[in-house]
Amino acid sequence: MASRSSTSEHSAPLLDEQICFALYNASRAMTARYRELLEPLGLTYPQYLVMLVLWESEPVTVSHLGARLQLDSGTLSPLLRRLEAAGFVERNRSADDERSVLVSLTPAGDELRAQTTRFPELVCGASGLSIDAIEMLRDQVFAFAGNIRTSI
Amino acid sequence: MASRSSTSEHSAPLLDEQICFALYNASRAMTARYRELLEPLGLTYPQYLVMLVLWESEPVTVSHLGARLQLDSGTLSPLLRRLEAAGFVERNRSADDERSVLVSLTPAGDELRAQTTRFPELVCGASGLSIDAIEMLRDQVFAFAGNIRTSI
DNA sequence: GGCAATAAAGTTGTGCACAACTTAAAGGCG
DNA sequence: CGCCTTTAAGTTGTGCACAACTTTATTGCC
Repeated sequence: MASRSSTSEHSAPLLDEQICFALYNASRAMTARYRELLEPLGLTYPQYLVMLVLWESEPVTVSHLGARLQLDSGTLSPLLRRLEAAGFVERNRSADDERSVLVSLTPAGDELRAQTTRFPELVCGASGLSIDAIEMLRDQVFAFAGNIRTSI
Repeated sequence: MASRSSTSEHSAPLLDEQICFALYNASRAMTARYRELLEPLGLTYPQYLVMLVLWESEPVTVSHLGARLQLDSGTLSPLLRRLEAAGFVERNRSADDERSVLVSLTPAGDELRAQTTRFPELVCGASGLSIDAIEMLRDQVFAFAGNIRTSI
């Protein structure tokens, strides 16, 4: 990896110096690995993230999913329609609040859970890093994202 | 951030334990910050990445851009068409090899460079991390991506 | 109750990513 | 030379992300 001294001494930022490019690249590389594992199950990576939330607890509203995954209804509505068409989730208007839609697992959606339990370790195993190193990296990346989200 | 012990003791992986979700989230949070800066210039983040490569040296082929950014022609061809329509780049078939397309900067594209030099420090400044911490994180993320890319 | 303000989800349109495919130009080899 | 393989770029189709907008329901607040 290129490792020059500092961005500020150049007239234009260099690609290899940018943490942002590193994150963009790493995220896509990871997703590509997950795609190999998820495609046989009929899931995309964002769909898998929705399933992870549902496997923790259900039913949940679309806005709860949005808060957990940092996604808006413009992304989630069509994604959930596809998950429903695939038979993995159900959507029902809440009786308490007719504005809300409650997303719940179908039996097929629940059964997918067991097939995915080893996926994180399969992907992380390919990274060549120890569990501890990965956990430290994860916490740093979460912290970075959290700080950067709050404003510029 | 949630920091539980280990993935393997749960029946399903937990969202907050996943480095992959951290990277996915951090990448989108970063892109959102860049969007605020780039939108006034008429650039998207992937278009900005292409410009970064061109500001390092030009002309370059589409495949060279693809190798630097890990993007294929299916992504780059329409992106370059939009950059050309915006007046920032030119595309010309190579005389040496009629299969290749050489992408070069227009004067307008070259002038954008000066307007972007402070962007990385603006975004990184929002992260609350020191330059050294960011550089370490960047190198770890690049290493992670590099390892994960090679196969599962 | 009446009504403005807010909130939840959905729709529309644009621009990536990426798979699968097409077109056309080089290269290699008998 | 003819022909087969490889390579470069482009096209098509699907599924995110996200902005901007719409629709409908709920919540103040008088």
